[in-house]
Amino acid sequence: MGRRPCCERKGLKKGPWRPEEDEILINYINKHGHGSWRSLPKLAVYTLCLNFEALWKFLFCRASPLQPIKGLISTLTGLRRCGKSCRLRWTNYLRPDIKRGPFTLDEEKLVIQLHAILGNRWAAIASQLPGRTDNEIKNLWNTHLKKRLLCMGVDPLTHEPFTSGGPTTRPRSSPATRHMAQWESARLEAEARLSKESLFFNSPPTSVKPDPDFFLRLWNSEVGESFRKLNGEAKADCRSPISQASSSTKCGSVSGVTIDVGPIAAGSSTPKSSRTEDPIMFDASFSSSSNESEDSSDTALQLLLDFPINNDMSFLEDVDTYATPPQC
DNA sequence: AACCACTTCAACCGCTTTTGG
DNA sequence: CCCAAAAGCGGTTGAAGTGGT
Repeated sequence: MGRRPCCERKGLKKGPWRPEEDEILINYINKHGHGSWRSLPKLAVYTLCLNFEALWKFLFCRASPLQPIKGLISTLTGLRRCGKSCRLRWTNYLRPDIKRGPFTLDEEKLVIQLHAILGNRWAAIASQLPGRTDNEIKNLWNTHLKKRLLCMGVDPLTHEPFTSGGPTTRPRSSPATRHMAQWESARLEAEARLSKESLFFNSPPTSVKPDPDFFLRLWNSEVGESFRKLNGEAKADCRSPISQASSSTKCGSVSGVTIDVGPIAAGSSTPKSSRTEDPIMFDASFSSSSNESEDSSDTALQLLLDFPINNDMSFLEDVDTYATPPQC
């Protein structure tokens, strides 16, 4: 059973968007939102016609000359794009909340750190960088960060230094450290999902208050459930993220100890994660107060991001040094 | 000025996941 | 529960821009 292609209609336009097309799309979405991307192009053209007719009627108090040829106009003008193309254009370029311009140093660091945790899950990474799109981050990674890491002798896949023979093989990790990585992966995904939901309900992002029960709710949610199933082996060490966070002697809080974290188990909290099996390595100097880490997801994320990842990221400070990488 | 190689990034493609009848 | 359609996602492509010779 083959899938029907997205653009089944012949003659749909491809390639770069023209400003007029952008305008039509923006006007339509601002007015109506996007209910169905597939039907949007037709509706956008129709709305354009209706607007013109309404304006004509308002100005001249009679039916617009467009009326008899509305169908023809619709096929000749406006948004002859497939819904998929519209969605992509909107989410990657036209959305008003998109932050344009070069990435800051902090953003680049964050991308590298999140990539170490999440792998090539660009959408999940993008959810932690307000105003940045997954496409943008993916491009940043492929064009800049990956090369910079390579030039530093760091494997962009494993985030570990190359050995003399090339990329290092993944070290085996303890159940406890795997558990941490899996949990963080699941948590970040859930956080991304929650932030999406909060956006959907129009709550301003800044108004999202840290929720003290965040971990508890998450642990009791389907994410936590699937996570527990997959991690029976680690049960003895870590009972829940709460207990993990509240008891500094259990599994995570190792002060000054290098923890190497193996691959995120295939199929952790979501089936999709089986696609990405990037290893993680934390050089964890993880001595902060564990009570703080359960206070809020933001704090927890900060804690996670405060881990100095194995590779020294100081190279990012001196961008010029690596703008023209030696021998790369 | 012309050519070539390289880089960047918007857009497309195809696969997976989610949703709804 | 099943299936088809829609949405979402990551990988890849190719046009445009830039720099070097």
